[in-house]
Amino acid sequence: MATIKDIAQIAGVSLATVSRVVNNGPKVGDATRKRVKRVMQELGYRPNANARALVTQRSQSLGIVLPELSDPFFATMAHGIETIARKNNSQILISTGSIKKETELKAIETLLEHRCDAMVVHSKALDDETLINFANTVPGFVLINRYIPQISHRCIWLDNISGGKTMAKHMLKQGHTKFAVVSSQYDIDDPSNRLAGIKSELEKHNIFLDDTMIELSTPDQQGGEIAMQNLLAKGADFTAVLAYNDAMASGAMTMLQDHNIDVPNEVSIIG
Amino acid sequence: MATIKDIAQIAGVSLATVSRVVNNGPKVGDATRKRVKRVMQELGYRPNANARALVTQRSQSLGIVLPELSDPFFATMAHGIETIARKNNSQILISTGSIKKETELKAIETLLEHRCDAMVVHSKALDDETLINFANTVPGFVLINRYIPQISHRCIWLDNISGGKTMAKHMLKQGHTKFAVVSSQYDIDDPSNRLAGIKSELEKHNIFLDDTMIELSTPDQQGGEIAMQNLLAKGADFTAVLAYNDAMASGAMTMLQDHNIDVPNEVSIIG
DNA sequence: GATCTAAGGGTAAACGTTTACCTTTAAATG
DNA sequence: CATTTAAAGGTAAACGTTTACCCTTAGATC
Repeated sequence: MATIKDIAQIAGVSLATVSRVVNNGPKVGDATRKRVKRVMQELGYRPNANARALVTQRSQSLGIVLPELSDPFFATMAHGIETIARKNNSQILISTGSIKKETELKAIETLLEHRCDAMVVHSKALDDETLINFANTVPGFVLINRYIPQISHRCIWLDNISGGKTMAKHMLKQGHTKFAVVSSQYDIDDPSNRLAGIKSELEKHNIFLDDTMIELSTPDQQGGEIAMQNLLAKGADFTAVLAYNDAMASGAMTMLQDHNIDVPNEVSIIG
Repeated sequence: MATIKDIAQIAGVSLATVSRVVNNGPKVGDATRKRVKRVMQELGYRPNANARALVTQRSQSLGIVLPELSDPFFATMAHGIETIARKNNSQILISTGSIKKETELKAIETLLEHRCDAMVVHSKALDDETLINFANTVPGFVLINRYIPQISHRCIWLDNISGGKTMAKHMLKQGHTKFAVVSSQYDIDDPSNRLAGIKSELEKHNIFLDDTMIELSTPDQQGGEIAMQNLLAKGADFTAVLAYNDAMASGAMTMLQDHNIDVPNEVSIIG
């Protein structure tokens, strides 16, 4: 691949001049600029981003750590970030961490090696201390979907407790009194906070959620099916199902229909 | 951020030795190796991927060009690629091209600047010539979901014609005789090839698809709804709907249900 | 005791840019 | 005509690595 040196030689100018043309810099005459551009065109010159990053100390890239790309929620998130990044003509590097301590750490470290200008991290498995440490040493480190008080200025998160309350409130308003919950089995804050929100709202109305009315499984379609099957198997009595996410809601719905239970006439579901 | 130089100085060895430790190379004694590693640990050293890429001429990264990250189909594709890339400890750089000639080109060029070791490109808007040119000059250039004869060894694609035939065959086997098609409005090969496959299969059974039975719209949920609404509005008579993808099928289904048409008893849908 | 060998480690060039600083040229000013 | 100034362009150091090649030391071999 052609380098700035080749261009300079062919166009009969110095490296500096070519560099200035590449970056639309000043201090180069119209005729020269045109000539250099023509040579670049002819040789199909493309500046080497690595070399550039090395000397400028800016990589024009943004790192993203996500649990999974195949989950629509995260894919949408990545898409949103990419759109913004493109506007600031930055590239995005994506690493997936799959909610495992080790891989999440590896993902962050790889991104670190690439010297991304900033980093958006979605970590559920890593402990607070590690993340606080990163936030304090890596400029542009942002933690998404998680809240750690010590680095609150670097966090963007969902209020899961309020979310749980809102779900419960909605169903209460519809007149339901018998609730079941289909949630994620993962031992992270989100499910437990949402559950806490749900419980606290129900208790305001003197409804106490028994543990038998809560089924945990993987937070996907299949998990929703399994959880609902378990609820039905133990003969749980409910008219409203609060699901961890839309995928679980959809799975639960399918299972209910398979048992000839009419949704939403007999049972209502919210995701 | 600490460099190899800092490590060398503190550990009292040369740059070469540190580099050898970093890369688990030979020619360094056990004691020295341990000492250097300890210093690296203490300073939180991370090798600079840009510098490394510059000198080794390998970036350990894989570029991906996709139309959209938010579309589950592409997200899944990206996820699959990332999984493989990780096994070869490569990073992935993602650029979205949004099916526009200009942005797709820009996406490829940006990735080119990063000197990715390989590149997986999903392009619908760029013309054959441009892509052939890239395939011939960029090592590791792979075209996905598109077939160009001149560079067939670089292409991975779906056989849309067979796909269309398979859909039609399936519905014929179910005994259907009155068909409607809900397809994508984009002027790319996929929709027209699938349609050709469908038509050819139907014609084998002496069924001729009238243009009024074909509705084009955007290839998403909403597009499916609109297309179905148009079909219903003009009173089209059918018992089977062949949809371009699952999203359109889902939209069509919703619209049918809104008109109190029973799926799948009155009308069958395939995506 | 002279020579060879292997292990451990150092030196410096190279990768492709950017940019601070210097030089040349020619027109503008007094 | 001498001096200033601005424009156009060149020189070379720096960024952080890797690696081919060289050097030293000490034990093994004759």
